[in-house]
Amino acid sequence: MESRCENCIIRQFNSLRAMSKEELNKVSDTKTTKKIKKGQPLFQEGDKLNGVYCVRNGVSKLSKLSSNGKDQIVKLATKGEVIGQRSVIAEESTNLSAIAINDMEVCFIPKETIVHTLQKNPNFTLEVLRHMAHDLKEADDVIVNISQKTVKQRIAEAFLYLKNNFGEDEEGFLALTLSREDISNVVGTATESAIRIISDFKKKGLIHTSGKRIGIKEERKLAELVEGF
Amino acid sequence: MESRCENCIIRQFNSLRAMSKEELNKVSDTKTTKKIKKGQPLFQEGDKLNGVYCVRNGVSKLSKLSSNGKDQIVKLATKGEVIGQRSVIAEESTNLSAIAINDMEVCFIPKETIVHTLQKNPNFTLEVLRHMAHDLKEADDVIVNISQKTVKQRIAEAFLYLKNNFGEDEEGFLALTLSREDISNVVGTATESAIRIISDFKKKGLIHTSGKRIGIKEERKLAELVEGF
DNA sequence: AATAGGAACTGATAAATGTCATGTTTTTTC
DNA sequence: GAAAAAACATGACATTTATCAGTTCCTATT
Repeated sequence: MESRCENCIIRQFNSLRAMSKEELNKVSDTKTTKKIKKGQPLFQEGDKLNGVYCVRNGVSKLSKLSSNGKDQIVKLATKGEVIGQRSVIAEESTNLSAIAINDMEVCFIPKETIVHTLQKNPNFTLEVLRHMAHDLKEADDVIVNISQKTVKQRIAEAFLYLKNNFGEDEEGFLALTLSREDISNVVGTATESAIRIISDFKKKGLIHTSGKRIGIKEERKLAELVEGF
Repeated sequence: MESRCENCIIRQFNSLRAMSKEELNKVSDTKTTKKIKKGQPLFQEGDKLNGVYCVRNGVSKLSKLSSNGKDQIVKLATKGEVIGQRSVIAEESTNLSAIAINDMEVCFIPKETIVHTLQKNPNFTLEVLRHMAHDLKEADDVIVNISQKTVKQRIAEAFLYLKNNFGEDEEGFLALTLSREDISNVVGTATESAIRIISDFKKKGLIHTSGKRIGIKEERKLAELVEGF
């Protein structure tokens, strides 16, 4: 059988920790665990979500496709984060697609369980609200960055973000390896532009690469670049 | 004396409608009404907010200053909207400045009143949560727009947005008149670029202008332009 | 180990956008 | 209502970024 939510360490990182024992029990009883292979979608833009996904392992990109065929990645969700809350709460179909960047393990929690708790447990609701407030702030920051920083600055910033949020492996490469295309979709630029700038960073000794993997060599200088030096 | 919240029509448009009679009474007793002159700030980026502002009249721009000295407008808040919720809920200093675009009348509601209700009244919390979910979706859309549409498309879209959200005056001009600089700060471009495109739209008969006022002549064509024709 | 297919990369060029300089209207203020 | 100050407008040019067209390099099969 599946492990029980009560014992799941993941929930310590998300709003589920504000649930009562009984509520958590109900989640446990109604949840299903899924494995998603790299490249597979959890859901697609426009889908009606019947619940939320709690990430146990792996990373998902939340992105939106535009008419010109390019994807904009709006957020990377990792272990401990809950995906799909926004749509479930607003009772709208989702505005984003969620696709696994590497193999994932997620718990699917049906809408009813969440909605019921939202109506009964103000602590839980407040906790979810706090998370959403945080996401909104981050979204505002992304807007300002995209509109006021150059592609070079945004890529430098993305690397620092990846280091701070996902860490490095034993060999000193960023633990989360994104394809060049995904990198360009995070910063909102053409793939070729991203590649050119990555080459440039390498030439200047700011980073080193091995295949698609990227390692940060001069964190200080990258940070200065982001600030506009 | 001031009018009482119970009788305020404005609250029908925002989360305050989910408050109980007693809660609303308390808001009424603790609120203060302020008039803000055009161009004056409600608060500045980095301020610690002691409460939220409920807009009774006028429009405020929520913007963030970047190191290069340019402002990015993230949201326009008008009658019925509550400003500053995010910071109060997350208990952080605000990441945005709020500046009056025209003369405003706002009610200031102290933090304690809001926080207390958030902890006691799940309906209110849920209502606020729904609003925030909506804002988050809009922010995601802005991110995608800014990164994937041309400046021309974004300006066309901004005009349609202004018409849909603020309407037109008797003479057929957009009811909310923004300076060219504010327009450029909404779409995230240089003021000169915005001006050039506005001239271009005028030349093509899509809009007409009188001083800084702008009127939409060919809504259909503007909408097509946004979609990329 | 050969190979097929997708990423990653590079160059040349075009298009979009920003910057600076300067002149012209509006709007505000006295 | 004239003077001063903003805001608006336009030209010339620089810079950034996108696009297209290839080539090379990985990497995952068989």
